[in-house]
Parts: sequence; structure tokens; C-alpha cells
Amino acid sequence: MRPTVHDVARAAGVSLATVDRVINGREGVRASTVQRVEAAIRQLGFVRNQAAANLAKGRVYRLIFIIPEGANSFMRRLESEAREAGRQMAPDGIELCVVTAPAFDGQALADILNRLDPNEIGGVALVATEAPPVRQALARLHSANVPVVTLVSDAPSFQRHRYVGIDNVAAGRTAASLLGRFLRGVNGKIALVAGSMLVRDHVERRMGFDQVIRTEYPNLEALPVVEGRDDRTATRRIVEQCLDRDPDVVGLYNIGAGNLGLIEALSGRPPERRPMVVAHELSVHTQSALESGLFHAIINQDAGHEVRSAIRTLRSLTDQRTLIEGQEHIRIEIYLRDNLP
Amino acid sequence: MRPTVHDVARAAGVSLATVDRVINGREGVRASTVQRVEAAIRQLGFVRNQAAANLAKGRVYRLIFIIPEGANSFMRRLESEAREAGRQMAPDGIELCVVTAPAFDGQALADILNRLDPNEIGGVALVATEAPPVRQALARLHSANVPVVTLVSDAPSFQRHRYVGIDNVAAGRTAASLLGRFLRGVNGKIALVAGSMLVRDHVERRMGFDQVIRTEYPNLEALPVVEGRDDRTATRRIVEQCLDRDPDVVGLYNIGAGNLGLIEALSGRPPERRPMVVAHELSVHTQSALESGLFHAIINQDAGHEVRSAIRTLRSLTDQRTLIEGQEHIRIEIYLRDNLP
DNA sequence: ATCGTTCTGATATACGTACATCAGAAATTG
DNA sequence: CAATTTCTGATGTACGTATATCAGAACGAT
Repeated sequence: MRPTVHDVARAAGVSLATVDRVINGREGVRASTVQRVEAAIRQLGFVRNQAAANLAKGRVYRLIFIIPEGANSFMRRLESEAREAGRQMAPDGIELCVVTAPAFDGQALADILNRLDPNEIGGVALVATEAPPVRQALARLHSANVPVVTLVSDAPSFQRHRYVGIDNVAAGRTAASLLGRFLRGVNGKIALVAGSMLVRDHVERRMGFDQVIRTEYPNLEALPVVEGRDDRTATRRIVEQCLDRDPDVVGLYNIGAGNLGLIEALSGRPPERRPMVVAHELSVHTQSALESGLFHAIINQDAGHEVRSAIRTLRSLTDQRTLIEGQEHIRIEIYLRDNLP
Repeated sequence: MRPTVHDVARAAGVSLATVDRVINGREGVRASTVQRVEAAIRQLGFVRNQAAANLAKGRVYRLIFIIPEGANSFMRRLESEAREAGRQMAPDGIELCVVTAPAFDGQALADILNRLDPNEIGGVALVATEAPPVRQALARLHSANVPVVTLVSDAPSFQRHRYVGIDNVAAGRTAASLLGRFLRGVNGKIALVAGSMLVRDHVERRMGFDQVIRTEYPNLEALPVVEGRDDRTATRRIVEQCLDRDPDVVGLYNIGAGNLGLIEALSGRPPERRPMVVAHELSVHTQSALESGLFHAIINQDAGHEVRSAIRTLRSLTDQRTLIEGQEHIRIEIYLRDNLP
């Protein structure tokens, strides 16, 4: 049986109340006594039983998840995973509140953050837009000691405790390596489609992609990015234009969302005139595009994993428990037709 | 606040004791009363607070992990992850006991299983060798209602509650697709190296690999498997022989362990005479082989994830709680130099 | 109607921790 | 040395559930 506060009290020769004061950092204990208690804790290897503590406190971890609105299927996935996780975690005293915010709208996001009462909440996870009001709102939460994690996309200026998401530069490099390897011995151009180059994760992916293509695949040339605003019809149109205009396009990297439009554009072309395609985010659509050979690889980040990792991170921040680092690392997943889940 | 047993008792118009009898399936309650209580539970949406229940029961989940001995670095990784998880989970009332068994020795494994007292343990996770005594030992545990999960490799004849590991046929297919794509337009042979074709996961990977190469890459021909018994020097020797003998070898798939020997064999050859290489399991060695360009892709399963998934699965089997399926799926991870963790 | 069963209620204790109260001991001050 | 102030101990209650005991109620059978 693991040692309890009672054991600590006995070992230190003090009362339960004193042990409690020491453990919870309350004042009114002489320094020398504190030392005796701490020595006993170390010696016995006492670790607080968090479940019992939560029970006694009647604690609920009230966590807020803020996710962009709109048709972006990854964000919708993230939202539904968050709601699902909220349901699953309720018995463990986690109350998860999922909120949506207008996409790409820094002020709206900041308003939501500023309306949060630091005393009422146990943590915030958000997909952050990079804008001054957001930075300020995050700074406010930070100074009020509210645990905060950013999801999916990060910025160095954000005051947050942790970023939960993939390394987007590495993701771009990975896309380039896949296309480069798949197009071994082929000369030609690669079309790049993004949602918007105003979004940091897209910029970073682009950067990583260029690095690798330029230094390692001289047979390939990356064309300037065309923007589809993560929108189906817009993406379809620009992809069609791009492929029609330039017959040398042998590869395509879709940096953002809008995969539905991309699939439509590709299906409309004869198989021999389709490029090698790498896109992001697994969904029913991209998955069947992989299976049918329209897409050749998909780079994915696991939305469910991100949500659960964010929850664990926020919880451990309020509990001051240490995390299992390996469990919280979000992988850059590569899917071919053969290793689909 | 979530409803408690007290609320249920009040709503059903019965006492706390009766609610307890119903919830824990104890006898001594008239059928009509049981129905009233169950109705109240449904109506209030009562869910037992597992933390409080464990506290009251003083329950410890005593779990046994059985992992093969030997130099196989994936198994060592699995072992250390299990021990680490055991340390981390101890505060949550999980007592994890990690045991090693002689590799490829069905009888020894069965002996360990048969020595386990079903009343003393809360679950077993094991890397199972396929052999009759093992089957029987698993059947015994099964009939004693001990939760059991198999790790890494599965067999249809095993009586277990769940398999925690990757789909090895799909892993083989994935390896073939990678080599096929990377060797676009190249004619030649592919060397296959396995630990032993007596091990089921190796056989399955081989099967998946052949399926894809034969049907989709007529330019490539898979050579017969050579066995390196997951051993460093043996693997080195057979790889060297194989590459020297056959200059047409343009690709190599290492199905099992023994990556150190493979790396040595490859380093000893001039760069232009090295094949395209896909291997299994990420480690410091395979990782640096990827980075230096000796290996071109690695297929991995996350040992830490497998261990934690096994623990969650065993726990939920004794608690009768439902799992989050998405969290328990073990991915076939593909690593290139660019998406290393 | 009486007896013996079978249910049910009331009540208490326990798990490990948090937190509050109050009395008394020890240290510090004048 | 007395008067404070600061520290410590003893004790009780609470969280939500499990479990045990015992008395009494409702029930079935005779």
C-alpha cells in the first residue's frame, strides 16, 4: 500500500493538520518543522492521491476549447472530438465547454478570451489567430495564472504553456520528400495550393516544402502558391486553371483544406494527365481519394489525440503533475492507401 | 453537480443500501424494486464515480505484462515503456508488474501464465508466441474471467479480449508501396530479410508485401526471404552475401529486427551500390540511418502507445467502462528523415 | 393467524485528502 | 516574567462510494 498523509504525520512526528499545511503550502508552520515534514515525504516516497484530493475538494476542471467556425473539415473534426472527449471525461470531473469563434478574426477571438473569468475556469485550449488583440488577451490569462495551450498552429509571441500540434515546417518538408521520391527521375513543376498565406501554419509548411525541393530535387520546381481560401469551389477553379495552363505540372501539394474542390478538379481530368498529389488531413473524402489513386499520400495530425493531449496538459498544469512527454508529442502521420486506419 | 447514489435513492424512493445492491448486482432485491431503481438511474443519468469507488474499495489494478527476453530492441523498448508507465500510473491505483519470458519459447511462456492466480490479478498483457501450451494457458485465464490482451502479434486461436498492435499484413503492404513508389521506373530485385518465418507477424508482413509488389510493381521482383534471427552479426552476414551475389538488388525490406547488422552491411558498400531500404521500428540507430540516407523509410509502431493502450483496455475491462476506440488504434507509422519525432 | 422467509431501511465505518475550528504549547516581544 | 504572537495538535466534517450489520417490514406458506 502506498504511504498516506497519516504515515507522513507519524514519520515526521507531527499532526495531520501540520502535514496538510505543509503539503498545500499554507502558512503557519515553522521552517524547521516544514523541513521535517518534507524529509518524511521524501523518505516515504509519499505522493498525493489525486483522486481522493479531487473528491474531497469537489473539484471540477472547467476547460474551455475555442475552435474556428466554418467548413474546414479538420476544424469540424477537432470540434466533434472535443465534444466527444468532454462526454467521456465527465465522470472524471472534467467539464469541457466547446466554443466556436469566427475564423481568421483576431478581434472576435480576443473578445471571447477577454470575457472569460480567470477564477471560473481551469484552463483554455484554442486555435489561435495571430493578431495583437489575441496576444494581449493571452497575456491577460497568463498573468492570471490560467493554463493555456495553443492548438494546431502556434506563434512565438503567444504567451501559452504549451503548443499542442505538429511541427508545420517539418510537415512541409515531409510533403516535399514524398513528392520528390515519388517523382524520381521526372522533370517538371509542382503546384502549391494553400488556404491563405496569412495563416501561419500554411506559411510554415510552404517554407519546409521549398527547403527540401530546392536543395534536393533539382528536377522539380515549386510554382508560386495559389490561394483557395480553404474553399471548395475556389480551390476547384484555381486547380483547374493551374493544371490547364501549365502542362509541365507533375506534382501538387495542397497545403491547406479545400480537398473536396481539389478532388473534383482532379476527377475531371484523364488519368494520364493527373499529377502526383500530396494533401493534408485524413477525412472520408481524402481517404477515398487515396484509395482510388487520385491522391498518393496524405499527411495527417490526429485530432482526437490533440484534444486529449490538450486536456491532459491543462489538467497536469493545475495539478502540477508531470506529463509523459512521449504521449503528448503530436505526430506528423503519413498515410498511403495501405496503412489507412 | 452530477447525481450521486443518494439522489438515485431519493428518486427511486428506496434506501441507499438498496441502490447499492442494485448497482453492484448483489442479490436480495425484489425484481420490481430493481426496476424502480434502474429507472431512476436512467432518468437521472447517474454514472458511478469510479475514483470514489476505487477509493472506497481500496482497489489496486494489478496488471501483469509479459515481454520476450533478448536483444530485440523493440521488445526492450516495450519493456522500458511498460516500467515507465507503471511508475506513472502508480498514483492511480495501478500496480504494474513487468515480467520477461524466453523468446520463441511457448512452453516457458505457458508456464508463467499457468502460475498466475486469477484471483490475485486484474489483467494480463503479453507478447504471445503461437503454441498449443500458450493457447491452453490463455483459455484457462479466459474461463477464469481474467482480462487478457495480446501485444504486437496476434493469432486467431488465442482467447483474448483484444489485440493491441498493428495490422502486420497492412504494414507489409505499406513497405511494398513505399519501395514501389521510391523505385519508380527502376527494374530490379528486392531483398527480404526477416528474423524468423516462424513468427506470425513476420509471415504476415511478408504476405502483405508480396501482394502489393506482385500486383502493382511488375518492374520489381521480391527475392526469397533470408532469415537473420533478429541477430546483429547474422543479419550483417546474410545481407552482405545477398547484395554481393546479386547486383540487381535495388531495394531491401527488413521485416524484423537486426537493424544494427543491416546498417553495418550497408555502410560497408559504396553509396551507388546501396539499395533503397525500408525497415521496421524506430530507434536511435535506425533514426540515424534515416538521417544519413542509409535507410529511406521506417515503419514504426509506438511502443509507449501500445503499453498505455493495453493498460487502459485492461482497466476498462474490469470496470466495464467503454473505451474511446480512436485512442486505442495502433497506427502503422511511416517515418522519413523529415518527420522524425 | 402464525411462522419462517425474503426483502428493505437505517445506520455506521472506511477509503485518502481537504479544510475549518479551537485549545494549548512554544516562541517572541516588551 | 508577563503578555503577546506564532505555531501546532486534536478533532470533526465533507467528498461519493463500498460494505457490513441488524432490525423491522412485507411476503409466502402452512
